[in-house]
Amino acid sequence: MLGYYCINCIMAMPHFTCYPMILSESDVTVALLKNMAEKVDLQANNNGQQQWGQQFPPPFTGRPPGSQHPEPVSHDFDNDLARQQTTAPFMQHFFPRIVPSLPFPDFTDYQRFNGFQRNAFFPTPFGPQFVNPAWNSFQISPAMHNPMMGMDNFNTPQHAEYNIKQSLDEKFESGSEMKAVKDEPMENLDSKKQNEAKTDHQRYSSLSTDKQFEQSRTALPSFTPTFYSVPVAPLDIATNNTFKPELSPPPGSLHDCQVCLSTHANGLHFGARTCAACAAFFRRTISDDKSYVCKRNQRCTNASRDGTGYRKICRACRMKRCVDIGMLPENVQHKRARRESTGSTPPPPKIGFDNFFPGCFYPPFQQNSSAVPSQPSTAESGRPSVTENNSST
DNA sequence: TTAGCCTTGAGA
DNA sequence: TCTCAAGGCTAA
Repeated sequence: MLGYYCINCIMAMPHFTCYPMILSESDVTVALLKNMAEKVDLQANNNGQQQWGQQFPPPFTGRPPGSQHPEPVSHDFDNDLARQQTTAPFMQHFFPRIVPSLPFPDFTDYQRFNGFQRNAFFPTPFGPQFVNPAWNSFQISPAMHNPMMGMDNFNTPQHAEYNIKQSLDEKFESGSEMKAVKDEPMENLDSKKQNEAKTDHQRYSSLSTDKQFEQSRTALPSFTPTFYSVPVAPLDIATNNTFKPELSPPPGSLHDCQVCLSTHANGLHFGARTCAACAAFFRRTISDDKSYVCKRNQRCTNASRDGTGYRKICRACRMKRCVDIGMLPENVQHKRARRESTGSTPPPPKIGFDNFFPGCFYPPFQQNSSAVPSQPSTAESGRPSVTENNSST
């Protein structure tokens, strides 16, 4: 099994996008990943042969040292630092779960070492979302990277062209990251452009499957890529926040809750525009002094990416997102007396955020002594001055 | 046990 | 009256 290595990328395993996945059972996949991780770990511990960087070993490419990748270098990644910075977390999304102690390398070095520029990971319409870290809007040609295309109509793309640049409205109102956007109709193009616009399937469907595969391997540079939208991980490297304001849904959209992105916000809650459910979640988390641990290393990116649950945000990341978008723990009030009671029970002290996540990804409160009432005044009024304390809203 | 919805209550 | 926060309730 491990004799299969992708000829187009570094994957030391067969996978959907570049090679047919021969065995698709999840345990087999896990075993492959573990095997790959062991090899990477082995090289990480072999300092004498570490060939680049101090942080990460050379990836296990499956090719002998010094061998050239069959594909020529065709893209200059060196001038696209910003793109690397915005996309590198994708790899962290995947790798830390395998080699948690190793940060992912600079992708330029990564590619330079390997001497190739092709994608490393691709998303598939049906598999794990492996993403090329170097491309914001990566390209994939099904015929190129999925030789199963054309076989028994398996994965034959009926949706030929995807438009990467979905607007936020489309993204958040479609509810699907893979929503297809039709390109200009073919009949509106001249013959040359028509040919260029042909999908891989249209070009090679008349060939035998072997020919298709061979063609797809040898004619890579001239392919018109098929675009898939990137499930962009909203992660800000500088702050390690998993939320970017520009990725929040526009106000008034159907899914403008800035936390879950899947529900209509019904107002400002604790300083941010959220739905009632997320507000209740935030309030319960603070008031009950709960803490959560993300099993994905705080890389849950979105609450409603797909229907598989893979990207469904966990409680830890949901809470982190609440804080990231500006929900204020200090706006969570003390527990009130139960409605049946007379209210004679004095309220417990207000819970501060430092008790919740001490020192974690949240700056110390800029408490305005004149705006934040002391506990006696809070107890007196039964409710602290939220509006004063939250002057930005 | 938790999430989400509903009701209640306080303040502007 | 409106907004927003807390508590109650209930289905999952």
